[in-house]
Amino acid sequence: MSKHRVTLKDIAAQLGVTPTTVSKALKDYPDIGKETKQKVKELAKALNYQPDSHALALKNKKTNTVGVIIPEIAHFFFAKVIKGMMSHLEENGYRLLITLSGENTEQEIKQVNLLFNNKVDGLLVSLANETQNTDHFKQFTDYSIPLVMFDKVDEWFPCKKVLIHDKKGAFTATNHLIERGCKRIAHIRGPKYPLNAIQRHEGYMNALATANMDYNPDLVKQCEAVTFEEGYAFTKELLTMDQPPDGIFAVTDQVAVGALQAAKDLNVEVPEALKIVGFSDSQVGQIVKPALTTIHQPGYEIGATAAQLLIEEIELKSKGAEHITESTQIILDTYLIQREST
Amino acid sequence: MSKHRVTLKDIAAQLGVTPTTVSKALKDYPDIGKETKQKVKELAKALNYQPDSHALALKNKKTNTVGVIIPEIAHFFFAKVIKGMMSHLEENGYRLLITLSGENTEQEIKQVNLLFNNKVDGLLVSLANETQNTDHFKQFTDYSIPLVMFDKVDEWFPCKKVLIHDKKGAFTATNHLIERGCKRIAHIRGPKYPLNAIQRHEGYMNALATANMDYNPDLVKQCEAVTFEEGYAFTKELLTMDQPPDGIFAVTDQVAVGALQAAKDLNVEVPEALKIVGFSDSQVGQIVKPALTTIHQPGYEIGATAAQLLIEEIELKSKGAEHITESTQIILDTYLIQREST
DNA sequence: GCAAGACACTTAATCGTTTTCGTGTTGTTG
DNA sequence: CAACAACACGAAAACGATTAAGTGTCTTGC
Repeated sequence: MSKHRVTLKDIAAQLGVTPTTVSKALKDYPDIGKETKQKVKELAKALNYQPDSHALALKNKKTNTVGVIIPEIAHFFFAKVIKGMMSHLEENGYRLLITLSGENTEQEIKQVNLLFNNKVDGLLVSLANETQNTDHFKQFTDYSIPLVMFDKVDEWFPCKKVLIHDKKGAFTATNHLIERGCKRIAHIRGPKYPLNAIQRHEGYMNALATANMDYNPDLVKQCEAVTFEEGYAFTKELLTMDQPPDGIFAVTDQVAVGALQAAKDLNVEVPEALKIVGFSDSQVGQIVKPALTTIHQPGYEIGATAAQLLIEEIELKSKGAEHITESTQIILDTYLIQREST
Repeated sequence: MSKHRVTLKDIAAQLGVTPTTVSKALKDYPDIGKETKQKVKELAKALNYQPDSHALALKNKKTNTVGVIIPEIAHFFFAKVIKGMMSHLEENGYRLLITLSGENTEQEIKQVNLLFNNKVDGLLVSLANETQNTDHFKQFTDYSIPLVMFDKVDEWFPCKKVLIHDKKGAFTATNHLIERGCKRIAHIRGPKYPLNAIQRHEGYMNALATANMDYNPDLVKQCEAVTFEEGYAFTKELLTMDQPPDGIFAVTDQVAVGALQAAKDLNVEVPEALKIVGFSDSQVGQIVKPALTTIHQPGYEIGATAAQLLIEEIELKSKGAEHITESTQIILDTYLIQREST
């Protein structure tokens, strides 16, 4: 019973012309008569004709789809990134195919292949924490399909990148603790490999060094999964040391909120006895009591910028410019949001 | 410089046969010789041949893509739903094209058309709060493309639906407040139209009625945007009434957390002087102090179930079964999670 | 020794669209 | 009135894959 989609053929048949004519009429070719164009356009509108996107993809080798791989979607930050991308892509007539790596390299590889096979016009990626080797992305550069990395990137991969200045943000956060009078500052860091965990750790160290404070490895804890629970557990550990810290810089707000909770449970007053700074400016930080001081990480802008760079590359490439990938890094600003936890 | 994708033609040329033979060999047609099959398969593997998904879509009228429209992605609940869908879809070889309505009907219409035009094999929808008229989804039933609604559905639309029992959940929540000794229970409800806001309100009323308590319209506030801020503002209003409520059932956790904050700012002790129940079991509820009592809404399962129903319909349809849409409703269970706020 | 089958492949049409290269009809010009 | 534009449209190939319907060649049976 179901109708079938209206094609050029259908319009052509009803008008007694050929599909060629219809196609040309709709695209305002100069060799189609005024009247015919009129009639074709009217009928096309009336039948709500829409060209078949897969036929177009096949013919034009252009899908108007870009893929994105993110580690996780149930994170406020990535949700914001996606929104930023979508708004920018939609404006330019692109669809977004979202896939998840689940912080898992194997899954990441699967998704890269899927998107490659799906002939996306470009790819946006934030690497899984686990990922060390980025060879699976080489197929994109091999086939000169534009690729932009954001947030968690591989420094050495030849493509454009959109980042925040993690080191600087971490420096600001740690320095804020120092300015607020902290003398023993702990850092609950992210996993070993992702660049941003490394750089936040470095920012932490730099701030200490700049203030002539000693770096004490015992005050640095390393998360695996970067969760509330880890923040909670590490903070309990830290606070039951002989000389507990009076400040904690946590790698994310999730972890910081875990720290906050641990402090509460141990009756350590925040911010009096312990000051805590998070990173990311996720929603929880505003809601939690005391409200969390944090570093604002502009998710929406990161997404929008990455999408913009990607589209530029795509359009440049389709204009036939011999595609030379410059490995530009765009670094977006972060800033401190001071709340009650410091 | 960029390579081009390997096609059947390429393989055929290298082996001195026709594309037809290659295609058949790869699909183990009986009329291709054993040796040829061997050679074809080996070369295909070596060249990492992948069939062009758009060519397939064109030929088979099957895209292996399903679309989803959700109001918002930066909500924990919807993020969970998406994850549930993805896991189920991926297992069955489908891709998921995610679009956002932003709780805006106009945008919703745009996305429906986009997905229709993109020839998705099926559609998953949660309606925008604003949406009253669902005619824009008729094109899917007209062309017998499977459609499943979830969470925010149109009762009357002829399709399968995956829901929670909002009325029952709200009843449980309100009843819990009654059992905990509340005598004046307020409700901060959702907007006017979405079914779940209506039903939660009804559940609230039913619980009151069952307990022989009066329904007092002054104790019911209606959100527009369903935000923390609204929860905060309405609760301030409620608590400064001559006879303030001693219990609040909020339509979502976001709103409930706003209520919690308002109570704190007015020095109203929770749960002693005011008990609060939310709805959804979002992350914030666990983190906030006092931790929020709430109704668990199984996002992941909703997504997974909706995806499963959709796939069943798609496969049934492609098996040629004359597609008769039964408007089944699948209702998933909710349950109360009691925490410190009651 | 010759028809009938089995075997192993190829031809051609198809999906919906685009685009190059015709082709037939007008109208203008010398 | 022959020659030639200008005009308005059609035929055909192409994108990559699938599949029904051929087409040769070699066995086999009687």
